[in-house]
Amino acid sequence: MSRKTIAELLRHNTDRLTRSERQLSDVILQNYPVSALGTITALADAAGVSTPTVARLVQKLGFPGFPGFQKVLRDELDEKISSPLVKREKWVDDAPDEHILNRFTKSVIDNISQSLARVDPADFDRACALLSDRRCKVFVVGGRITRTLADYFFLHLQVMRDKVVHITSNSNAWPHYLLDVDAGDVLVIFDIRRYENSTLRLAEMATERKAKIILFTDQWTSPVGQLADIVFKTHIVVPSAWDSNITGMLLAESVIAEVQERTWDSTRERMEALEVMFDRTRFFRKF
Amino acid sequence: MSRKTIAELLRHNTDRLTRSERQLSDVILQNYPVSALGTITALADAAGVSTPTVARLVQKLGFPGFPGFQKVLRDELDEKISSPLVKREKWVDDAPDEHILNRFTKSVIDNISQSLARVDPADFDRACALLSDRRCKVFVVGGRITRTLADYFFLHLQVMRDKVVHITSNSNAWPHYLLDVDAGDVLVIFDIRRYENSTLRLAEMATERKAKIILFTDQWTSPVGQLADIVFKTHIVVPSAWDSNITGMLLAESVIAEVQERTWDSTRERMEALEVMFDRTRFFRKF
DNA sequence: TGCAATCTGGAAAAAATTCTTCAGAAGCTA
DNA sequence: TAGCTTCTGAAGAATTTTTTCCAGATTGCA
Repeated sequence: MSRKTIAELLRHNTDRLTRSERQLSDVILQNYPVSALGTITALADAAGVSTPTVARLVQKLGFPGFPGFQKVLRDELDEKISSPLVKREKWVDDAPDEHILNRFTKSVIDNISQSLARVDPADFDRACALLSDRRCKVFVVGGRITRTLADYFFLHLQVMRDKVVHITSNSNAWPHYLLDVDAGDVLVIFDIRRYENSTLRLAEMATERKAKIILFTDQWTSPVGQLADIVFKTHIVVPSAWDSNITGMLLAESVIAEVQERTWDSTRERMEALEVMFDRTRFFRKF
Repeated sequence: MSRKTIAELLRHNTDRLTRSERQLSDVILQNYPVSALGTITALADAAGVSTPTVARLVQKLGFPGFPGFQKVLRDELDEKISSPLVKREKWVDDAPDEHILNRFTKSVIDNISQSLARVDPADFDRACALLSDRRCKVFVVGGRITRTLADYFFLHLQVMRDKVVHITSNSNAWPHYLLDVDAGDVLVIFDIRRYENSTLRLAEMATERKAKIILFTDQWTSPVGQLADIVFKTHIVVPSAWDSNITGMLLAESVIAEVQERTWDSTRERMEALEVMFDRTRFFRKF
């Protein structure tokens, strides 16, 4: 039955409509569908007709009432407005829907889409600007699991600029690193639940030394969030006993891409120098 | 005054919101703005909160009431979709399409979609079965960058089972690890371009010792692929000078989830024991 | 552990929206 | 122009939605 949009429905039934109904229909189509999403009164006024006219038109189109009509309109809008990629049901074709690969990927895409909706582009740009500023030092640190993300982030940043330090996981050694933290330096922290006490202490001490903190955390926000200048919150829930770090990695990679963009001149030089050294050590295969 | 969109308003005031208000805010942002265009009751239900909570949030944001809030939302929508309905490919609403976050995310989703389409579920299941078999030892190894993925994979696998070894990056030490490799053991290799010579050597020697190899590589396939029993190929191209490891991580996390499923009884015991130990050391915050 | 402050949702009151009725207006035909 | 049919909107009834109030639950702190 009604695979038709309401706009189509209106256009196809023009001849069945009375004069004032047509007038109304025109107004609806004019800036479709927003004008029909308010109250029936507002729509009637906008079209210069009475509310019963609106009610009658809606019934003529086959809807039980104005609210029902609006519901369909909203669903239509939802369909149109959301990215088709997210709506995709199956990822691995040969496997059933319930296969872990499909279920897992679905949650991950969901996490990505939810997390990205909550990133403030201004924050993102600010973070990238901080990390591109070669006058300040950058320290990177993670927790028990997130240290791998910190490591990943560090490895890339290290290619792009100098004065990058990866604070290794052994928290006994942290005070030594802190000695080098000056005002204006940047501390990048990855802290996803279970939040670690030592990470919080480190953040506190860094704050006292007037360092800026960029935090990658989960949607429930690590206590470090209180101290951080920029906070990226990611959704991490997947069908597993563990949390997913994929969205965190996505944000980290995006930051890396943008920092690279901003510092391209010097980054290119450094990458070329690196290539030469790799060539000499025959570390990689020529492929 | 309010030149800000409601989405921005919600994001910027996250810290001023209570738990259930935040939950509500998430739902609104999730498929913004459609979910908030219905009745206050429908929105409250969708978010799993009460209608007073919705009313309070709306007031907190500075609107006189829910209808007023919706009016602004509709105006915003109107602004955005003037005349020909534009398709939203945007992830971060307030940023232009060309913002790196949107471009990057688009490629990543693309990579995921392409890679997953090429995964054979049978291979996946076979890999998980191998890793769940507690009779054989598991060795995990990565390259210069992919060592972080290897580390991530190892950290999780280590919780689930014994006899898991992370072969650290220093390839001088690899022969020592190889001594322990017996026939039927499993070697998990992460090798993404630039493929490393030493990794290939390691794979060769492991093959000679009749170990099985599970390889995570990119779409162009590491030379290790020749020797591997199971190969996962991932797409890795993003708008950046570097490759993306996100799809690799997605596959790794999926494997972890499935292995956990298969070994749940023993995994649970190990996790509980781990909890007790963490409690004793007060490593984590009680939250 | 107990106290104070804050948060939350049920329920009812208040406000609004939607729907129905019906009388009058408009159009059409002979 | 008369008579018929169809259309339209004012007004009020019915319903739904929004808001307010309050008591219990939760949280944070000393």
